[in-house]
Amino acid sequence: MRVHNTLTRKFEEIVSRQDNRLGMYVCGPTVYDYIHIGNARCFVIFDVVRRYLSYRGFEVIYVMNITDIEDKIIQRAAAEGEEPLELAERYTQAFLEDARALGLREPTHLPRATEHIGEIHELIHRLIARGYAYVSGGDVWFETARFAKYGKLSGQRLQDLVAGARVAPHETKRSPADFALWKAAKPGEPFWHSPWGPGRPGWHIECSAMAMKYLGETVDIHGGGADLIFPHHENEIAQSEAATDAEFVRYWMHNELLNLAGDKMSKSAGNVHVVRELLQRYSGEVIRLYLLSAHYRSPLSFVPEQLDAAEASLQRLYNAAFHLSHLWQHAPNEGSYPRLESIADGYRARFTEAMDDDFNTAEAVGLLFEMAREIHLNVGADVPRRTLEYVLDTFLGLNRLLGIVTRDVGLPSLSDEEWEMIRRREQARARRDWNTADRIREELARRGLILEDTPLGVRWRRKE
RNA sequence: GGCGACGUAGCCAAGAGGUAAGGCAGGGGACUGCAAAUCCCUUAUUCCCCGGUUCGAGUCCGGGCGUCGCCUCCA
Repeated sequence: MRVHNTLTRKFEEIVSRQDNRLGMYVCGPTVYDYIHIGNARCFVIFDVVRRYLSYRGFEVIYVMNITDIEDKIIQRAAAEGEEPLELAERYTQAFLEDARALGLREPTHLPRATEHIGEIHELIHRLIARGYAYVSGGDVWFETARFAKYGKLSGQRLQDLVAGARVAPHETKRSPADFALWKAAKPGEPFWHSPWGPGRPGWHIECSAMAMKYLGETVDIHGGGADLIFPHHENEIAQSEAATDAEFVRYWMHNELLNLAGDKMSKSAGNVHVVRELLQRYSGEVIRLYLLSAHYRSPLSFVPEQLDAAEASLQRLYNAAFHLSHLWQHAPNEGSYPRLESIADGYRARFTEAMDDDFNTAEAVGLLFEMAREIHLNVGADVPRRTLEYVLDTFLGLNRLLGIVTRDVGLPSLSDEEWEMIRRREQARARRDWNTADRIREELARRGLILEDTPLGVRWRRKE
């Protein structure tokens, strides 16, 4: 398996350091608002990375942090007249709900910044002791000039940064490029006691502290949105490596951003594409399929109508699974069709090849559609059960690596009334009373039950 | 000014030296009592433009044009 490493800007083979284990850390949400579709892109992508690595035999320890103390939270809380930590808790819960609806598998650890103040203090201590950080007023700053490799991830040079003068100067900083490890609390702000006075952690330090707590000094894979490369990830490297001398991250993965086409995203205008709202209209699987139909390192322009396209195409995948599942009920018990099984094997091999190549979900998705076509084309009523199961298991297995087609694909159960209506329609059809038959079909359709007449008899599915 | 990404059919999007995947939408047909589902055909002589390298270039190189991200705690 090869992956594009932002650090080296090259493709590299993923190898575990020991026992097939991989430690993976992804920057989670800052919980000051509901997550939007762009956030979801990152989370869905790394959820798939994690699933796929497991499928390929790695034992993945997956850590995602929740930033529950941060300037934006404080600002937002002030604006809403709410306690910052309460607001953070509220949006943390909302995030967890959205995550479930999106089918994100739970991380191995989901640490919150506010629960790791002790680890953060310890890390800051070490940085001060080693001469990489200085106390100034109630603030503690990381001295970027002391870390020779500063800029290795983003390609930014310290001189350019300072010369560019877009970094905020601060009265207690030695250099504008220095960044906060610990920020003194202003009146009314939430704070924790510390040796340097009451305050709160800087934004970057929590990730270093928590990543190292759960994954050790070296993290195998660290992911996040491309917008975090600088300064966030650059600073994580500086803090962590200055503290330990060990390589902090072996493979850096960054997803390109999702751009909102047309109107600019503006929270005050209320036209942000919040996942929570999209979920009212589309299932989590639809959103996943949409997000995964582009490669993670390509920018993606969000066109809301594309979710309709994704919904229609997801239905195609389900229909292929329904087809197999329906045939199974009428299929011969004996025998097997090796040729069909090897077609399924072929798709698994090609799917794996695509995913092995830097997680090319776009190509993988394309293969699922091709496989669906072949299923309809080649799998008929004569195919024995064993083969049907093999093909269905393969097809569903691949889909589920992407977290789609996870719902039951058997015939949905029916109410007594629905049974009765279908029975009456069959009788009507038997006597060629098409008017009655069509009327019943339309009535059931209105209730969301779609009838389909096949050579093997009627089958039904529920419309979403 | 510095770092970086992208520009492929009406829309979305793979492909990265060997002759344009896939999905949606549109058109035509097959199957069906009619549908639905499904299948087949059809929609890019061509991949933003101009040069160059090559037997051969969306694919490599150079130069434009355009869009976007980061460089002020946004995934």
